[in-house]
Amino acid sequence: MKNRNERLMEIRRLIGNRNISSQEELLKILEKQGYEMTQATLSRDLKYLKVAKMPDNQTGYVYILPDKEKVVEEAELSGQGLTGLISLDFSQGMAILKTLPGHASSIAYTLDNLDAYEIAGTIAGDDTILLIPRDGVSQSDLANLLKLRIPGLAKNSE
Amino acid sequence: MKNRNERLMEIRRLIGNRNISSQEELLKILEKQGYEMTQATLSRDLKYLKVAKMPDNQTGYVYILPDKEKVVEEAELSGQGLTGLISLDFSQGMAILKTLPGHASSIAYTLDNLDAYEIAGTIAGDDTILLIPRDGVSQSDLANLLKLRIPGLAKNSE
DNA sequence: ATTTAAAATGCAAATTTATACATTTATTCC
DNA sequence: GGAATAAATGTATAAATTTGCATTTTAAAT
Repeated sequence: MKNRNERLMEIRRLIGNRNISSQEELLKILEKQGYEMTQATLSRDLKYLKVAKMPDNQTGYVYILPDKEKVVEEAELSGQGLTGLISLDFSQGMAILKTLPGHASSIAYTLDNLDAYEIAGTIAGDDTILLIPRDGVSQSDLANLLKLRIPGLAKNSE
Repeated sequence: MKNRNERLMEIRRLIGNRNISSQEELLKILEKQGYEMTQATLSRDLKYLKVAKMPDNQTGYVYILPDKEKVVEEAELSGQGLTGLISLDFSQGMAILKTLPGHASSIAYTLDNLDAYEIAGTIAGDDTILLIPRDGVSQSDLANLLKLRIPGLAKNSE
């Protein structure tokens, strides 16, 4: 099923970015985006993604991603940790990030600590970072993730 | 009604110490301990405590406390020069190994010296190793090799 | 102590989520 | 390719969880 991975990524993205409090609610959003599926499949998807349902003061309940809290991540990012990042390129299914000399490893460290599903791993030299995406993650998935997290980044090719 | 707080604390303790996968299950434990209550009250207690229900490989689902931190699992690999190895992932036909900070190059050195046919080469950053297999070596070949040499290693992708 | 308001609980019903089973779709192996 | 195998999905239903409402208990105030 070639759509499944894309769907899983989209579910992850949605849960990461908005407050969703039931499977029906999420299902409606997905249907508006053109995904055709039933609640049963969504239940299995959420299980596969290890998405938890947690009580929430505003909405009663929210779905949350298994990794660290996004609030913390974003706070870390907007503050610092990405200074020196210059550009982003894609090649061979991977992302190549250019930085100021000496900045690669600290930025790679920050990227690792996003704990983003999309990122399988990174390796940093002095001014270059090789970012290896997880299998099934498309170039645009990765681009979206990075653009979301790194506003203002110059993108060289797409 | 005599001691709601005590009950709430006991619920927290139970969820923190054992794997509980449904309210009915938890209710039975509580009843055995002398608490008299219905599942509806338990549902409200869990909501009050912000206990989340998360998919789990063993039991299907587990309840988790809101502040429970993910413990980085330390593999006991000291006998093999592989201390600090955390996880193994596959992507783009290569293996990505995560290590504790600063441990990548020493582990990569150990891997090189396995002199395994399957391994064409390795590149180590600070806490990540990229392992490039020889042409014709499949992902499962590599997984078998590594599992053989590195018992107890957590595998992320599956 | 009596009244009054707030909090906690049970019951039953509604809602939400998970799953057994059958079927379709993809993958693997000759 | 085509058979065999595995994976993904839908349907229908079961299981689990939440909640509205009525009632009881606790706490607060006088």
